[in-house]
Amino acid sequence: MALRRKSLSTGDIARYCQVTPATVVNWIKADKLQVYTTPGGQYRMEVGDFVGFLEANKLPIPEELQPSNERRVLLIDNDPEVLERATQAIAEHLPTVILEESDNGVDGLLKMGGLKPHALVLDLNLPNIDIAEICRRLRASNEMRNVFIVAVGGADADSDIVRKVRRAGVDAFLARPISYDELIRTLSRLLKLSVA
Amino acid sequence: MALRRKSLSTGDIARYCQVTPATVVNWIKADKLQVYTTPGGQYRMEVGDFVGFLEANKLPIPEELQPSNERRVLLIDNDPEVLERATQAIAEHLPTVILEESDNGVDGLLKMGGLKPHALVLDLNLPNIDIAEICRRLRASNEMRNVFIVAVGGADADSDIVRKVRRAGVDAFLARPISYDELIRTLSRLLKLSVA
DNA sequence: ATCGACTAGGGTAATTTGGGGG
DNA sequence: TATGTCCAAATTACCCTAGTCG
Repeated sequence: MALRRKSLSTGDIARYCQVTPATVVNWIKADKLQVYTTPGGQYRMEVGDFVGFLEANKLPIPEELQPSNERRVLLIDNDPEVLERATQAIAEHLPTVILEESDNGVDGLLKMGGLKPHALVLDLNLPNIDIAEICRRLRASNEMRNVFIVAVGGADADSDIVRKVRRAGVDAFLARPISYDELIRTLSRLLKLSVA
Repeated sequence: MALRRKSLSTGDIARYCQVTPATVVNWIKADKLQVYTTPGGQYRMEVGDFVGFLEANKLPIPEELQPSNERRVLLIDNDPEVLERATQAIAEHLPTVILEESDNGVDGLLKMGGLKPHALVLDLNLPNIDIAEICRRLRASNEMRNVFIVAVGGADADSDIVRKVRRAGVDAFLARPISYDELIRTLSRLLKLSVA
């Protein structure tokens, strides 16, 4: 998955630049790279500074560091196994996606406000919260109305909740048990990303 | 934020520095971090000391630890008149406050994630949402746990909802009908602002 | 000869994992 | 009960120096 972390080690930089870590250290000592050091003496560099360095030296910028290519996805599901397996599948097949996850509705909405995701994968069986209400409010919100909503669950396609969220304008449904292949295909289609 | 929180645990420091808690403990044992110990054996560090440490080591200082006079407040209430009058009162008496408002829970949580307010004024009678659940989740969230919560409503001080949110750690209660003077006094006290 | 990048090693830092007590 | 913290041991990643190559 693309950068959870906001700072890079020499090893990270070396991989991006396709040189050895020792070479990166040489650049640092030659003052070509501006880094800071941890209390333990390890070099760290902010992603933004690194991108600036790449631009200044006209080096190619890796795809996952280009903010324009970034796709943010929020995953809200009650089941920790679903979160784990979906995270793994996305990291493997959609490496440029920045993923956040949440196991409940309240925290999910909080994260949503901060992340402003391009796509939302939403468990229809979340307790203590009105899913259809969430979908309606999202579609009514100026900032969030364009988010792609993928609804998960709804064993019965004719159930009340499925009818309600369908009316609210959900973009895709996934049946349980989840096919992670199908999740990947759905996200790549909605986000216009190619599958790795 | 650093308004309410005056001391940091190893986990907090680890998050700020983007390392694991165990690494922070190593720094402490190597005398690179000056902390004190609670009677229960937990490490604690004052925010000010931590910022000093970051500066001394030329480490990047997280946004939310930068001293600032800015105060952000989110107002969630069902009643448009309450929103309007509270907005007016705050604009008049607490002019430095950045205010956002919402008339429902879902949208309020979305705004909350984006605004990351210092204080939240929350209607206890919001429909379609579990207020006590919100309070609990906020207190359980790393990013939001320090927000001041002012609960509005709860005509009956012994009602179920009031007991629940009190247990979740609400900072103040306001009775209905709202006294806007009292709202201003409460906010100015919590946010350490003087009333204009 | 100089410079920039790689290799190899020894020592250190950071992460991971699992267990225990508040 | 659930969460966050502390500790210890094992693993991985990193820094440094010295030496090699082109």
